[in-house]
Amino acid sequence: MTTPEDPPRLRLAEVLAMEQKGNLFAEQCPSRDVLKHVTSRWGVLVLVALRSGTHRFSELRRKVDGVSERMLAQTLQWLEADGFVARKSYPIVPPHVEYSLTPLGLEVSAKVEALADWIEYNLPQILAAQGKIPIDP
Amino acid sequence: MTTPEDPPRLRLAEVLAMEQKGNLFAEQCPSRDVLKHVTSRWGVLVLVALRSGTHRFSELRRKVDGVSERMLAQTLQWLEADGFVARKSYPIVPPHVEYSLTPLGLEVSAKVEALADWIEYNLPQILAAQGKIPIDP
DNA sequence: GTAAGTACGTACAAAAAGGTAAGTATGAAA
DNA sequence: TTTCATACTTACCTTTTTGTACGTACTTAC
Repeated sequence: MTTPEDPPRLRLAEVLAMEQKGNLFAEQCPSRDVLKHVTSRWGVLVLVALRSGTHRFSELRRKVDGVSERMLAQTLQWLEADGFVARKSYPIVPPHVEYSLTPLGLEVSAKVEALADWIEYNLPQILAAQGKIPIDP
Repeated sequence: MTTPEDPPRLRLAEVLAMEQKGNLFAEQCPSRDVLKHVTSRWGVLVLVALRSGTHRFSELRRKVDGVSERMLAQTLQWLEADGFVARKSYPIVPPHVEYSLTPLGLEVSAKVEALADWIEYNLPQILAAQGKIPIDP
């Protein structure tokens, strides 16, 4: 008689296919990469900025105070690859490229904006909790 | 006659005091730091993990697959300093420390969890958009 | 007797992220 | 004619983040 077999090991892709969702608590899950892009230093700001409509590269650069061109380009490429941002370029000189949110991007950015807004509106309380600002004397 | 004076420059703290909220698009705004902590690689996961209740250090470490002790400690300290996490330690040996969400932390973590959940549930679509997984044959 | 568990702090090293500056093609404005 | 603007890319360097490994003080399990 044979020794009892271990149940066959599932590969990540198979598990995902079964449960049809990611698991951020698992180190190998690809959702971690998506999260990284979306919550990256500039990812958050770009997503929120694009909620107010299509923007050109330089418009974004001016709106998101402090991004370098290098990082803005990088961030936009991540978000495009994840299917959150659509890029449309017109083959003219000087170059003209427009960025906008895809339907998927519209959804994530809503979540991201909710978080961003919460932080902005609760900053006073947070600073108070940090003991950095004595609230309203 | 004197030259016309520029309006007096406002410092950040003064602006904040007036509008009573942060502005993430401004490079100097302290809200950027809070965002950094909350959306940091492990910050997101710790906040979500704590939503299911009080956890000990080692419980969190096991739950959040892949964190090193160093980073978990660091992350918890950030979140504690921002007023999102409460730390309670019992002076016994071996050490026993419990972490939980403050009321403020309960609020941010809700936003963070909404984002995390969205990503988990939409992973299949995202991977499909990335062209990495051919959805349902 | 020895190993393991607990909640970190710390020093050192590797990896990742980010910034800076320069280059590109071309047309238009000064 | 020099400069500016556009949307990037690339090379190089600095800063930040993250990981690794070890130490601690004491108890419990083996």
